[in-house]
Amino acid sequence: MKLKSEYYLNEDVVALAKDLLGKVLYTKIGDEITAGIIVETEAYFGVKDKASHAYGGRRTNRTETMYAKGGIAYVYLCYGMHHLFNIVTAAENEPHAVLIRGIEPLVGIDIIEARRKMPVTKGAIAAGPGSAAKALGIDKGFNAKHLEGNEIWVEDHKIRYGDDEIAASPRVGIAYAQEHALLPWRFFVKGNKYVSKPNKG
DNA sequence: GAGACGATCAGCT
DNA sequence: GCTGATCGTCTCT
Repeated sequence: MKLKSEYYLNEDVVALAKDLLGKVLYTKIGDEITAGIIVETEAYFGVKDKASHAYGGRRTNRTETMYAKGGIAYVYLCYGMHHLFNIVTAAENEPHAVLIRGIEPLVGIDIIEARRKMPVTKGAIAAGPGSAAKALGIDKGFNAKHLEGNEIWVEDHKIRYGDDEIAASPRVGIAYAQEHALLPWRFFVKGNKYVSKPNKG
């Protein structure tokens, strides 16, 4: 059920980003357990990806988390108010990561609604990376936490989407990455309410 | 020590 | 469609 650590060591971060669709992301904060089905992701291809914080081998205090062995969380604050959650993948010193951009609420709906102050019937409750992280209560405190622990983990519920149910498109919000901005490394479930706005399928 | 800006969101028009 | 909110991180001095 819970994904094993080897799962995250896959060197093909683009394939992994697609494979993570349908997996279930859990968090446990105090006694509150919440979870959602991953319905939108983006791949960040380590040192060769201009959109990645680790492009060109940049190592800073912040990006150090991405250089660790796959299977931990990379969380950082964006625009001063949104926590973005990534899954670090591949071997140590290969700073690949998958950004979780949308989840479909599955467990602890009432808790999620309270955190987001809106009903689960609104897709915006967990569409987009900032919203998805907040729905699950993820903040900077989750940075570098192992995904095999008891605070945050991913399960395989045998949910499978066919290729005709999955769409690939360019990633969002990375125009500065020049030619890499057009790579189709964003994956999402077509027509799902909890997928963020741009190019909705 | 200061300045610029970002893997965004929600609310209003 | 437009725009304000809001602060950690990085770069340069």
